[in-house]
Amino acid sequence: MTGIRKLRASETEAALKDAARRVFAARGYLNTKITDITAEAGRAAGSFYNHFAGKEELLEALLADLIAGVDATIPEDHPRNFADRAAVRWHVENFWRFFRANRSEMVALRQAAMVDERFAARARQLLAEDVRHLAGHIELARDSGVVLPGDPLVVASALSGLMWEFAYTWLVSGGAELGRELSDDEAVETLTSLVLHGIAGPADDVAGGPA
Amino acid sequence: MTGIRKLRASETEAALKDAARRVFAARGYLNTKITDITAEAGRAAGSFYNHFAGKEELLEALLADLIAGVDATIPEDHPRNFADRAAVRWHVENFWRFFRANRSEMVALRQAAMVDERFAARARQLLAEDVRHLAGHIELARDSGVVLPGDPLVVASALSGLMWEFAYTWLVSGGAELGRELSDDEAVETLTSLVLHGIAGPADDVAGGPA
DNA sequence: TGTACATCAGTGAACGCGCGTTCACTGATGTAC
DNA sequence: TGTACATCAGTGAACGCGCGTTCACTGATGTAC
Repeated sequence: MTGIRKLRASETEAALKDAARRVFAARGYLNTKITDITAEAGRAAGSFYNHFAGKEELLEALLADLIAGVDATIPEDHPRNFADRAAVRWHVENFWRFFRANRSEMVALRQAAMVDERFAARARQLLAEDVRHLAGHIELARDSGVVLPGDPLVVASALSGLMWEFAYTWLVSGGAELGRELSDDEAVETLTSLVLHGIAGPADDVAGGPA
Repeated sequence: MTGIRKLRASETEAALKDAARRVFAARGYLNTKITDITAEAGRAAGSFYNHFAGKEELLEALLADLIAGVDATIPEDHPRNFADRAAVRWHVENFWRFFRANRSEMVALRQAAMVDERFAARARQLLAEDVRHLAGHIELARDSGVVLPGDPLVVASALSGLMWEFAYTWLVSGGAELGRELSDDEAVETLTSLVLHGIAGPADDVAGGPA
């Protein structure tokens, strides 16, 4: 009645998830075989199906963990008005930390979404939430008198894409294409400036330029 | 001696490429089977291997076509100084048109790069060229006195990512997540403003905002 | 110009590899009495 | 507390499906004489 069985089972389940995170990060989700995961976890292939119906369900579980973690951390009385650099920086830094901490899931979700409509829908939904959240902050900036370069929702979508792609380039591909290191600090500062400028940049042309 | 054989063969090859473009666009590269392509092209499965060693080689061929097309079109005496809105707009519009015209290849390359290191390297290389090109234009802006939000190469990488992701979101996913249509014109204008602002935005904080 | 043979593009059924998934078995844990 | 049986987590060899790839065959085209 000790519950040793359940303990053992949940250990195995956790080991499989951990192994999956490692293997996904190293090799990508699509290139990972079930047996890669079980081998990495040090279990037999058949064991996998005691815990998950397939690779998809395992990813679902990882995403669920991740979302539970996020909901616990983020919602606070964080700065909201994107006319304010501090507010933008806060969001950028949070995003950067989140992405870095959850690289495996980010890679896996993006890859799964390319192949499986269910994950594509899920990714879209998560992204859309984020975009609407940003759009709200951008509207506040507009209400403060900032002239936006376009519709708040479209701008938010673009800036969200900017952050994602930037993080993907430098945190996943490792910026390998350009042979350059990028510190977290430089990343956050640059992204913050870009987002801020993207929102609150010169209202009109700067043709000809100064000096 | 008419060369009817060669003609027939090249027709089939062209039919397979066309079919692949259509199927890739509809279903994605990774989800496409060889027999999907041959069926779409109205040929037998075995015929495929008279022309390509596999799906990868077919994609290589499509990319080669595409690059040949680009090299013929782009290099001109186009406006270069990104302090100038017209120069930015020119690049953005060109990019937008290119992406729209070559959606199939863009999707396919991105998907192939997730799974196959050879394509990943190729994608990185193409991207890096583009980024360096942009970085050059951004440096010109700096030389005109514009204060950049960061290192030109990093800014270029970010802006390139912005454009790619934006195009992908609205031209491939169809912006489905946000239930909104986006005209080419609005897309180009918004992107132009964002890029321009990202480069030439307010040199420092706008905290507190105007009005 | 005609005939006989060689070559080639295309065909589609069959083959076989890779990998997801199953399942009979084991040993440990839990339950009943 | 002890014994007999049931259940469960884990094992890994075997199975089988999906799909890429092959190959014997066909009919048309090209070549030789």
